[in-house]
Amino acid sequence: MQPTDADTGAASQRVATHLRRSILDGLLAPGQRIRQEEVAEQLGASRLPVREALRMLESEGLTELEPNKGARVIRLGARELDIVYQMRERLEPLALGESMPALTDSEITRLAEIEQRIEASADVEDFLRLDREFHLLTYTHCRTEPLAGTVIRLWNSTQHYRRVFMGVIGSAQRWIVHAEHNLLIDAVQRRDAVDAGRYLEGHIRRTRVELSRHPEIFGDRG
Amino acid sequence: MQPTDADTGAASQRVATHLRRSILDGLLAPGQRIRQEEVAEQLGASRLPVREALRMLESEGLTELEPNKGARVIRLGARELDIVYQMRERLEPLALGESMPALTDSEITRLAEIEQRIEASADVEDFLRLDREFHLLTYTHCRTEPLAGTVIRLWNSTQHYRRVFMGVIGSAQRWIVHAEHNLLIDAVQRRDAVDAGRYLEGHIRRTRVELSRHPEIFGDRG
DNA sequence: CTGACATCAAATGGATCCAATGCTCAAGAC
DNA sequence: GTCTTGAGCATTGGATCCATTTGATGTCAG
Repeated sequence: MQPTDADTGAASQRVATHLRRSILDGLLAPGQRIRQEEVAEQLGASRLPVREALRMLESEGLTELEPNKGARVIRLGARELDIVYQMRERLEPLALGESMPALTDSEITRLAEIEQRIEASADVEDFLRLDREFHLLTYTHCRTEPLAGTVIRLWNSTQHYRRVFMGVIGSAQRWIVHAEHNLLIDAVQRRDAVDAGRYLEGHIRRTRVELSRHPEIFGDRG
Repeated sequence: MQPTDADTGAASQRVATHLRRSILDGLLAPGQRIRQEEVAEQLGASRLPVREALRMLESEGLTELEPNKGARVIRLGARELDIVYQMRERLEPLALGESMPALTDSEITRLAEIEQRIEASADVEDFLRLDREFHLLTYTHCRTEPLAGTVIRLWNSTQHYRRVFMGVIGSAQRWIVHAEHNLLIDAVQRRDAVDAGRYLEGHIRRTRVELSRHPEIFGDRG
């Protein structure tokens, strides 16, 4: 129909893409209700593809649906956020180990490029986008869907809290992230899965501990 | 409408429940196509709730949907199955640690009862049902959805391969499972999270290694 | 006899209309 | 004055009908 942004041409895909962007970009806050009719009208589609899109996003860890009560943007409590990070500590080294042997030299070069850009920018949105790109690139060749899909879900559901967190701490201890990233890149270059996994786990764990020191990122409800 | 088996009364829930049972009970083989119209007619519903149900089951790791190509029962390759078990090794001790402090004495008693029944039966279907009940009971009080949901997904997507595997090995080394379960129960009774986690991880890991020795469980396609 | 293209059937995706459920607000009783 | 109850409305869930896409079969050319 509108070949303006042809995902697959499917309406439900278009709607899903739009909502996904809106949530990840922070335009929709956690817990915010998503009315089917509203979205449908806004995107010039029927309510049906919106319903399907909301289910897709639920699979991706971006929304939560309650029967007869509608959809909301995923919202995590402090305990849940902590657990999600513990899950990441245990799963992402596994994903990295799966992906690393297949990483090409050009991909590793790109990894270093992304890190350069992370260090060059002080903007929160830049950091969020580039940091996500950085880590997901290292998992690119992890082709086992259950693992890759779970990692994506964990990133998706915590995106908002990373944004708030980065805004809170500012660029104070940003150098730690850079150091961790560079150590990770080095280990990847050396194809040392053990080292890389350890740095990655430490990177996630340190972030988790920092997060736990900032309960204010949950706004009103702890 | 039909209050015969009122899940929530919602048609999509009814369809989802039916398909879930069919898949977990092994009536539908992995990779088998699920035609919307067929299921709709069979359950006396429209195709729409079937579509929604298929999406729900996708969230639960039971089906896979490809746009314009329909739905299939989830199918894992040998590599994927191995990875799923590695994920379980890392996540289930975490879930157990979350749940264990809240486990009541009566629940632990029930745990021992289930193990008794596992040891008393030689039937594969009994084992599958009871073993699932056993482990999921230990995770009952893990209320953080991302973790609990992921664990369920991992169990769901591997159910079929556990069935085939149990059929293949027979009751030869069944005593190992019993020993592991009893050690786990003991650790839980002592509220020793470290011990319990270690036994659990070992239990899953040993199963994974055994599985890797039986590539024939994948039937035609490795 | 083989391969490629066209046509047709079947299954999925989408839109509109209708039903049922949940929420809100106001009115009445204790 | 506050709690409860009922009616009205907003929103989600479901059914039927139509469009689009895919896969297969058959035919024609080489």
